[in-house]
Amino acid sequence: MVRVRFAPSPTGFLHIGSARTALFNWLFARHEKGVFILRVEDTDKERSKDEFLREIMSSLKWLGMDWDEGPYFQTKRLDVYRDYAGRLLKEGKAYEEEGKLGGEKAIILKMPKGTLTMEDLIHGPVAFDMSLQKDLVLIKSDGYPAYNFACVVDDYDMKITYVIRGDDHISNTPKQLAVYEALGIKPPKFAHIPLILGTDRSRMSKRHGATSISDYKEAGFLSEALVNYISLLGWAPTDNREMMPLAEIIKEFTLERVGKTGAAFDINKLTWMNGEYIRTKDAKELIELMTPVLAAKKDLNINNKAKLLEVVKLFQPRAKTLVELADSAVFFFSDKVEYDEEAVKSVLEVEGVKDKLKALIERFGALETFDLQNIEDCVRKLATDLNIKAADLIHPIRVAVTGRKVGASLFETVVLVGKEKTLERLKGALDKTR
RNA sequence: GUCCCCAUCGUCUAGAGGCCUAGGACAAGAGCUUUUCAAGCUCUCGACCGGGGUUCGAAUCCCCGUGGGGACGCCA
Repeated sequence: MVRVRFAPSPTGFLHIGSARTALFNWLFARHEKGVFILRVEDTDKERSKDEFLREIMSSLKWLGMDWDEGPYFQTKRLDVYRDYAGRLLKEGKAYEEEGKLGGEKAIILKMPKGTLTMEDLIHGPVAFDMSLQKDLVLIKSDGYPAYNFACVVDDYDMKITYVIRGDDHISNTPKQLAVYEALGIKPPKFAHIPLILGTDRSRMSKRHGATSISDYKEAGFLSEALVNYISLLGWAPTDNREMMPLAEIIKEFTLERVGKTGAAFDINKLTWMNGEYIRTKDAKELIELMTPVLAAKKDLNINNKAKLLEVVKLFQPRAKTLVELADSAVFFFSDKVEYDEEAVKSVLEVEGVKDKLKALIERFGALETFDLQNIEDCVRKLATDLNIKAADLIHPIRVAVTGRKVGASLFETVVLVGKEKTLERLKGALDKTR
């Protein structure tokens, strides 16, 4: 039975790199019909915080990664680590040393000499010269286990069969191998996956911009898009497909197809993929997903759910994030229009626009039914009568009614804004025209 | 500095000795469409780090350089 674990320490928000490590573990577990375990490595007294743990768990859930066991907490297993350490002490494989952190003595492992080898599933055999290793702290003098010790004890106790973790842990492996050897137990299989890099090819960190999963959620990315994109960083299916539903990714995911090279995180491609996912979504679902974004907007009075649905349908094909989609709804539901300066200058403040809008106001006002067909006919007829292109009316109308130069199809937009508001805005825009 | 890992278009990648005049996707550029933007469609630009081997044949195997990254905590 395959058993894997994701073992975050609650000292910060779920980082995109950690999320990718979690994902590969999870995908592997699901592909192999194994067990995915969540373990909380909270042995850093100072930096561990409950709020971080809550954020990490909710981010995992948001991404769709459910765990079969846990969360297990290392701070609740202190006696277990002490037992194992005591054994090594008794056997003369470890020794005690005066504490640096507190009253207690630290327990330290004597490093074996010679060479230890790990058979990495991604990298192949990696040999370590143990004479280069310093003795290893097992139990810190605050009584808590050190990372490399707790990790080994837990992986053994929890019967972990595959340790899938970031490349940066390769250098921890000889230390852990030494612990396995001292304890006389068999290590699991190791798979060290490549790191996610920033655009400058160094390890992705805050200075590269948004790094936590929450950041991306807030920026309006869909979890499906994020998972799909992240899965492709260091892994590709046999046919090199990119847009893949989760079930397909699980089906195709194997460690053999995980690469060795660090992958730079490309927000451009994520954004593109997010747009693709938005296009495949049901409009009603998008509204639900946008609720928090919409709620955060002031001056927005969304009293008409049916109208919101139409608005979403209208902008769904062109939005790349939920935030963008929510933004495009603003001028439908707000009393005031925010005019884009550049748009006003280049489209409204043009000789002759005033007369065009006046004529439009008159003809729109005379329309019995303010529907798509009538509006389009009306605008095109006026263009013919004035001997100008329809575009010369369409663009000023768009800016006058929406405040923006770009947007969805104008006629559909105007229908949704409604006759009353459209006329009001056309009139209101007159003083911006020439 | 020491140890370890890595090396195909700007980016993500396909490629397991001949199918490679190296394929796809994002980005970029051009065009079509047109009511702007987005989408869509068509096209263009664009890479095997260098040098030695091995082989009839190397992006693929080996060695050496070079470049990049990571790790060197009583942090995890």
